[in-house]
Amino acid sequence: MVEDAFGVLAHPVRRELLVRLGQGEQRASDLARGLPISRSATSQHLRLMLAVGTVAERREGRERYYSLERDGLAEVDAWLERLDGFWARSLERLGEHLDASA
Amino acid sequence: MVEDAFGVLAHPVRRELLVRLGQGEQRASDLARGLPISRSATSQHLRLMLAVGTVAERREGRERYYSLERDGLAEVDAWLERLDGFWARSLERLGEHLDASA
DNA sequence: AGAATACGTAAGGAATATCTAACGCGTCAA
DNA sequence: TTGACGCGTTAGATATTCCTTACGTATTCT
Repeated sequence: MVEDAFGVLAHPVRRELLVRLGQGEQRASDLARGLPISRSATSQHLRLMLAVGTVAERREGRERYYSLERDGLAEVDAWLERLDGFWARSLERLGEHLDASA
Repeated sequence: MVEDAFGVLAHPVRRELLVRLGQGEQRASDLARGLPISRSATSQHLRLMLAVGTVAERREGRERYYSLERDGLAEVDAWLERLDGFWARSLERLGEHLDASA
């Protein structure tokens, strides 16, 4: 079971959905249009994304509007920054090493 | 088949491996130590990461040293930035809209 | 009311991913 | 050269993911 933001990003269709939502709120059926999978499959992806918290849902009559959930990818951002930090520090150590041997 | 950096990040063991490598080059067996899976499984993760390009390998005798591949996660960084851009722009439009209706 | 619309959900199957156990192959040390 | 070490690969089992088809449930529209 995909249970975090990393898992959400692992599927190309889900990334495409996020990109489309980056342009603003969209209806479920509009989101499904043009994708290489059925409307049902799209719905399942959206359900997953909702559970993980990368999108939000708003119901209006028989329609459902989806939008990006702010901070939905915070987990990913934070992780990448942490890795960058580690790496930057290791490059720094490398630099000191080179300086020392110069 | 996991074939891109997003897929690499989708597995907690692979993220752990990247974090450890953030502290510098490591031998295969050192990387495997402490993980909840066998050495064999770790080796398979490393092979995958090597194929995708998130880690690099250096052989020395019977040992293999792994390290982070610079730009290995560039694909992910770029994608996140693009999404941020879209989102920033949509917030901007929202701001204009609010201004207009004020 | 009856039909059409907008969606979600369930069931079932095919494709992937992931793990362990067993084995192979160099390399190093005695 | 014999054996231990470091590590990858294969085979095969199990788990997970992802998709489609069929169906259910509210809403609108006529």
